[in-house]
Amino acid sequence: MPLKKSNSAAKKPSDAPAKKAPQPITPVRGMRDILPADFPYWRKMFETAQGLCDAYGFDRIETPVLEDTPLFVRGVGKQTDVVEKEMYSFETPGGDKVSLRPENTAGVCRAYIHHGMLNLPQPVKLWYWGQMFRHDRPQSGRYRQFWQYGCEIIGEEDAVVDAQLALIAWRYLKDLGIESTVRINSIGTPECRLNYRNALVAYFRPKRSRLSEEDKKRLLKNPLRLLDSKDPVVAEMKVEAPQIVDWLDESSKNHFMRVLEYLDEVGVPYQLDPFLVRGLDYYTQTVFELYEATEEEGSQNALGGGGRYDGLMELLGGRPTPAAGFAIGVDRVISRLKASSQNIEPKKVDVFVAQLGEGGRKKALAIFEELREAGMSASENFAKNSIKAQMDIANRLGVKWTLIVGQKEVLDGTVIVRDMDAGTQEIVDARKIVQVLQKKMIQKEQEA
RNA sequence: GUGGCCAUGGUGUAAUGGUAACACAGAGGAUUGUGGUUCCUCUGAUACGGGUUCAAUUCCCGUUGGCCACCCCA
Repeated sequence: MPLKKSNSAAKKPSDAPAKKAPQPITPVRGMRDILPADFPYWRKMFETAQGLCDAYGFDRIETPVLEDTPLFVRGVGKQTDVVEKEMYSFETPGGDKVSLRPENTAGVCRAYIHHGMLNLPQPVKLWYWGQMFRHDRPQSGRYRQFWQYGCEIIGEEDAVVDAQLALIAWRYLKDLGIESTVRINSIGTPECRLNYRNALVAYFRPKRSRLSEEDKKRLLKNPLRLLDSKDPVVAEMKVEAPQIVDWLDESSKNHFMRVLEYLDEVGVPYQLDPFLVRGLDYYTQTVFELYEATEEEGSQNALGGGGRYDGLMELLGGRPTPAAGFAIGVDRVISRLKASSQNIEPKKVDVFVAQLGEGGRKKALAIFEELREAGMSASENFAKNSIKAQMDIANRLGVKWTLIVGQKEVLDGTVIVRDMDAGTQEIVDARKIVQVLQKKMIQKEQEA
């Protein structure tokens, strides 16, 4: 709060030395406040996630925001952009190297190993909701602190799990009113990928003179990423480029086919994307991303993504355990929700308790408690003295009834109940106020 | 990390090399017990630092932050 300068003096002391205002503190880059006006959206997002996860049999897990840096270096991959240049890493005063989590899958797997969840009936189905941190340049739909909702199924290798996860992610968006398409691909086993990588390099190398500097670097470091390039030259080359599907071994191919069959069965719209490769190293076999269905080609903002990560547990020092999962970008979905025409209204309160005079204030305080205990939510502004100001607030809140308790009512043991729409009011026995209001609410509901 | 655009009360806008304006929001009020209209009063701003100048909110540089795109991802 800024310091208020004193208003007591009517005349301004013009000779007072002009004080320099201290530099205002701004949020750290890429961080933002989530304000009350946004919370109806957040609430809906969370409650929908919770309902869905309950229905599909997932249990909630929450892992620390801060983890040992090697967890991500080993899990997500040393040479990924996320780890290489986007992590908030630092050394604690105690000398530990830690990082703010850039994603949650590695943390969940760490917890699975640490708590011996392999002793539980498999698969273990977990869901999470929390902040992630990436030191990326902020942009539309991108923050350095952002929220992800995600589900993981650990300890099952069957393709049905992959399909079900894509289904849940798609279902989630649908329940929120967003039609989406699943872009899906398979990157097979690490061996398939290595072979494919070689084939890709062999294909692009003769053409490398036509590539941009950026893409030349990719060819050397991470050839699969070339497929993401938006350079029209590359787009043209891509048409003839080898596709990973052709390099999958029999069992990977079979796995992928089954995933697609299951998706067909439940009617999830998907699009095969032979060039979809995801930026986190732990993925194997199925990978997918979700995009709004209306979005044109080339849209960068995936609303969510996921896939299978059969090798991750082992990388983190656990027993080899197949697993798959997805994450939804909560901030992005909310921004789509806001951009769409659907309005999510904040929950409204039906009753305002207005008071007048010290006696009225005390009684109003008591009545408010009575309403609350009866499970009715009410608003008030007990600190205000003028009834006019309180009516004004009641009006703006859009309440249906205002209770008025003044000196006279205290003496009579009554309360005025004012119907704000009709502008009528009646005097009610203060002891029956809860019943009267409940009755009125039922009436109002039946009318509507 | 790279590039483009930008920065005026809480919000949205205006203006000017020489006193920063308006609307909304906020506080108070219009014969001290009643809202949605009206009217009055008040609060409150040139992001920060430096430079040019008699004079900078205005021009220049830097910092910080924002928006957008690239990279990458959710």
